[in-house]
Formats: sequence, C-alpha cells, structure tokens
Amino acid sequence: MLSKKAKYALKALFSLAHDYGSEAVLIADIAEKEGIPKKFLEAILLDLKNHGILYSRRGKMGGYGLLRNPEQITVGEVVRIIDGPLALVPCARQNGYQPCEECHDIETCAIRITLKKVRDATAEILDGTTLSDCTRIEKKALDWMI
Amino acid sequence: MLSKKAKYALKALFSLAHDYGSEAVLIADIAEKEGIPKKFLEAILLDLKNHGILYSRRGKMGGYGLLRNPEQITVGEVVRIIDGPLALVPCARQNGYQPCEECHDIETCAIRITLKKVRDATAEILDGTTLSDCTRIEKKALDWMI
DNA sequence: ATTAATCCCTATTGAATCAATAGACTTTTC
DNA sequence: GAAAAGTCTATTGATTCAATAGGGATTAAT
Repeated sequence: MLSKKAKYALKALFSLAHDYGSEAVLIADIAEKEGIPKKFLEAILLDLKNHGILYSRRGKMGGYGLLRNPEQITVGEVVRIIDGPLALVPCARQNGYQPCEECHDIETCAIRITLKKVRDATAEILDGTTLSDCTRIEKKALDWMI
Repeated sequence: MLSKKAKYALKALFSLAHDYGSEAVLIADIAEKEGIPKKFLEAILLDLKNHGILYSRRGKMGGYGLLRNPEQITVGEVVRIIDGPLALVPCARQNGYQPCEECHDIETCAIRITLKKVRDATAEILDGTTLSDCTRIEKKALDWMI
C-alpha cells in the first residue's frame, strides 16, 4: 500500500510543479489547497527538502519550491523517499538488498525471483513518470472544460 | 510489502505442490519443514482451504493437500487471498474499486492512473506465475547439485 | 466404544507502524 | 524588535501484524 504520507507528498509536489518558476509557496497554502493536515505536511516537505527535492526559505516571505525542473523529478524517487524501497520484500531490492531469514538459497528462491520481476516492472513505470507528466495528465481535464 | 503470512502461504504451497498426488500432509510436517510457527500455519492453511486452494481431512490420517493442479494455482491468486488486492491504492483496483477521499477527479488523477499501470504490470507477472513454475525454479538448484 | 490424532474455532497479546497533533525554537523580513 | 515563516522533538491514538493459547469437533484405528 502507498502510505497517505506519500500520497500527500505527491499531491504537494504536483502543486509546486504547477507553480514552478514563481515565488516560494507557503506550507499553509499547499495544505489548504490540497486538503492536507498542515503539521503533517510540514514534516513531509522537510523530508523532501532534506533529500534534495525542494528548497525552502525561512522567515517572512518564506516557503517551499522545487529545487529541480519538474521533468527531472520522478514519482519513483518521491515514493522511495517517503515509503522506502519499491520491492515487496527486502531480498528483492535493487539497492538495499537484505537476505530474508526463511530463504535458504538466495539464487533459486522462487518468491524472490518473482517479486524481483515485480519490482523491476514497478520501477520502470514509477521512474519513468515525472512530475510534469503528472501535471500534464491532470491539466487535460481543465483544458477540456474551457 | 508482502506480509510474512503470504510468504508462509507460498512456501507451504510450494511444499504441497512438490507432494502433489500423494497423501494429505500434516500441518506439523509442513511447519517443521518450512520453519513456520505451527499455530500460525494452521490459520493460513484454513484460509487457503476456505478459498478453494486446498482440501483437508480431519482426524487421524488427516492433513492438507492441493485441491487443484499446481499449474492451475497462481502466485497472484494466493497473494490476493492472504494480503488482499494487488493495487497500491484502493482507487487503482481492478475489481474492488474504492474512491479515495482526496482525489477530486477520478478520471484524471495522475496518482491513480500511474498506480493502475503498476497494478496491471504486477498482476501480469503474479497471475502468470504458477506453483509449478515456482517448484520448477527451485528444483533447478537441486538437479544441478546431483 | 474408546482413544488418540488431527484439523477447526475464538480470543488475546505484544510489538510495530501509521496518521496526526502539540508546543517550543530559529531564522528572516519589514 | 515584532511578526511571520520554516524547524525540531515528543507524544498520542488507532490500526495492523505476527504469534500464542486453549480448547472443540471429527475421524481412523484398536
């Protein structure tokens, strides 16, 4: 399951991608616009900042903004920051591999091999989807209505 | 994450697939062979029985066995029984669709659309992998050693 | 018919994680 | 220096996960 935190993170980033190039945006504004508990969003944005996705300015006139172009930030990157590795099982990870206790032979464990395929397919999709892809998808509906 | 319960279920089914055609197998035997807490395994096997994967016999000489051919039971079916729908988000499910509160327009929610792709790719892999595929994978290692 | 083996059922526990909240601290602009 | 922002630490309540406990029901063998 995708955590609510990750969903909030993506929503907030879509919003910031939409405003990319403008001034920094207030946490409170994003929170209200996207219906996210403000205090919760604070922690999320801070986390994204610490991982090089966002910049921030403190004090009056402060706020958050994307540190990179929306085309250079993928959904996969965000999900990994908030929810951790994509693999459904630690022994099927691409990077942070961890053996599972109950698996005798790592090379031939059918569960691991199968879930590695799932991880790879998932990574292909999520790492191939950028924030601008997402805003483009969501913008279609608005254009259509005008 | 795949639950430990689902991992146990798959391990137990691999074991039963290996013994397919023979007598019913004791819970205790599977538990010991696969290193699964017996009481926990009881609940798992019962669940799989109630979903038409296994048959059981009570009393002396009792035990469990596959109700269908190992080629007709997929990893996807098992995972869904134990862990629920494959989709990472309820609004991306193929069958038990449920709207998410925070998503205004279902048709154009980028999160939903992206995670639906992930679900479909996952389903393709897991529903395309049978118990006999798994035992075949794991058997390779043994053959090789002889 | 009795007994022992076996699966079946209900309840409970302890740990971990998730979602959210509270409150004080630091930095910056005006 | 006052007000407006982000930053940090801690805590709470709810939920889920993994496992355990203790019988109850059924069947084969004697």
